[in-house]
Amino acid sequence: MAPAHPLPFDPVDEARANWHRHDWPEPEAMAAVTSITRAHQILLARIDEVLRPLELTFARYEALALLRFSRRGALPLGVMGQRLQVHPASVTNAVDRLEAAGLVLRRPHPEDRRARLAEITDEGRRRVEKATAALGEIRFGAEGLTDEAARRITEELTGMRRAAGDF
Amino acid sequence: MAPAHPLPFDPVDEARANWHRHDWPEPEAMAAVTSITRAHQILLARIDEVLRPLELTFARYEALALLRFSRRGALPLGVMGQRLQVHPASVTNAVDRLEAAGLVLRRPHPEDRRARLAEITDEGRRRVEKATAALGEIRFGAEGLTDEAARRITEELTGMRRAAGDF
DNA sequence: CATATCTCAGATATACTGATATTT
DNA sequence: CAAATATCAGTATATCTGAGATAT
Repeated sequence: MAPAHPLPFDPVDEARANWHRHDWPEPEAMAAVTSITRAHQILLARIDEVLRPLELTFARYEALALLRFSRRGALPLGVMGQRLQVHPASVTNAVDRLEAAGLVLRRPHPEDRRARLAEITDEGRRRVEKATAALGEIRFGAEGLTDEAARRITEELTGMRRAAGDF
Repeated sequence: MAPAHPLPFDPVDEARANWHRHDWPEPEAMAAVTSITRAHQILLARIDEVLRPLELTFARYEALALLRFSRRGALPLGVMGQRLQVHPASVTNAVDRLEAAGLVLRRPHPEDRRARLAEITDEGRRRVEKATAALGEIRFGAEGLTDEAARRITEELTGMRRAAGDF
């Protein structure tokens, strides 16, 4: 995306001021949601830029990292969906693409023949390590956050996610 | 999306623990980015659910609210893209749909004949007020956040966005 | 028979690239 | 002629819905 000229003011703060002026409801929640939306957009753009040469998206990187950390290097697709909080059809799609790239394999589940396992390959392990190193160099896109600020954000959002039934 | 069963643990915290165990880089930044990603997903799902009966998405709601607050109820499309931080082609698309729904009109720019204005209609004003009331009732999806927590998050993310050149 | 797991087809939303017409 | 503005076609990604196949 063309960065264009940066604005001479913060659009989130501008929106919050407008919200107050018109007595619209919940200005703090609105500002937080808008901030999260924009931050997410910025982070994802930077992350995807780093991952593109590795032929990964953030969603696929997350899936690969999840498998990398699993005890057997393999998980049923349904479990992956739970952990990554994505729709079953999205898991199928992500695993399709990872499989096409040779980074995972589909295998039958040893106990439940309804289920299938996605298993990370050696190439998948190499790729996820490479991607992790690259993402570490840009602090996952959050170069403007200190560790302390990052921890505060994680804590607050963890409370929100818990209240939302995320876990 | 089928909510499935919530996990008995926090997947973000689990990921951070794995990160530490394997000495992977930037665990705090990683956890913050993952938290933001999941929070964004949760918020957007709730917001879109409320907006769906009004035939709006969050992106179009933001565009409509922006026009609603502008002095003349009209802005050049390029300015909208700057404020909303979206691609020019996305602005064209959003305005196309808002126009088809009768919520905005395209008008020639009085001074610059290259540009076009998007102007909010009376129906657009009614719709955005209705949507704002509905979103206020769910605190923009952030029912798990206090105003104080929301303000902290906004502040931290504002710092991040400033460092990223968002404004 | 009801439920669980995965897959697939079809639809939608968003975004980016690259090209084009018009105007400045 | 270069830059800015908006549009359009084509492509990609991710998502969801609804249906179906297979197995528990």
